[in-house]
Amino acid sequence: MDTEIVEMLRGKGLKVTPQRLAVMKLLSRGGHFNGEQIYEELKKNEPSISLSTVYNALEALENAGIVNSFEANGITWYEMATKAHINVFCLDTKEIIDVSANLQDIENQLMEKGFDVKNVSVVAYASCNKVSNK
Amino acid sequence: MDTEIVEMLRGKGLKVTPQRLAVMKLLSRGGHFNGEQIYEELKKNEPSISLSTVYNALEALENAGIVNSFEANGITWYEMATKAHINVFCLDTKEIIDVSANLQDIENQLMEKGFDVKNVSVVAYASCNKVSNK
DNA sequence: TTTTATCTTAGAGTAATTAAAACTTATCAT
DNA sequence: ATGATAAGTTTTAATTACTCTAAGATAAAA
Repeated sequence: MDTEIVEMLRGKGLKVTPQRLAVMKLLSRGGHFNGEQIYEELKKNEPSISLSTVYNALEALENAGIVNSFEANGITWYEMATKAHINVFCLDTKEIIDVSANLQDIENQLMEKGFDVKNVSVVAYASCNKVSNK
Repeated sequence: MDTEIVEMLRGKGLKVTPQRLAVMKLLSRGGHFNGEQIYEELKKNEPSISLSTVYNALEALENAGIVNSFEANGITWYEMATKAHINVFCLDTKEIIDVSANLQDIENQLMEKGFDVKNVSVVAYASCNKVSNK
């Protein structure tokens, strides 16, 4: 239901717009999307949406702590802000795979050093070894 | 002395060019540089160098495992490939600060899952709390 | 010292993102 | 419900950070 998302946005003091709802619904499906992918996907239902709006919405959602972003392969990727994990960029398939890991020590170490940590991004570049590379 | 660098490049099967030497000497000073910064710095001594050459040299050096790169704040940063560490992007000063940390578990976990890991990038976005933000 | 594969250069080209300006809308207080 | 207003959206243009190409130059092997 949309109600949850609506309340989530309201709770963070964000205006609830159809565009933001659509971004949230897409990201809620799970996985990783870049700006262009989100734009292309949302255009299917709402052809008038613009790429700027997508980026604006993502920025607002990220600032509110609902969405998380990281950079890999020269692109910014967005995902729902859930539990911290490793994002593995597969050099064979160019897919991003979530790998769970305990990253709490990292954040703790930084806090101990006096940093006020907003986001920790762990990106690994690797071959998944499941593809035949001739 | 340049001899060390020359031998390092030769050992990796790379041609030794004045441009690559210059990139290596700059990165050897320590710290993090982006393509434009390296270009601007090298131009001081060799005005004919081009930005493409900088990126080409960095790519060759990275492929050889001599140089490491990571992305932060929409920019690719280059550093000498030394011990794995956390790169903290300070949201106040926009500087990148190295923070040592044990990242071996991360790489091990990925290896156990069958990944052939080429590079692990840990980037934290944080305030250093040493700057007065009015 | 000639050969040749590789590198460098200059400049054009591209992809991803950001900015500006004008218009539209979600929310709140009537 | 209504109207004000702050915030969000759209379109278009601009910017940033690379990336590519083609032609000339050069490091290193023979």
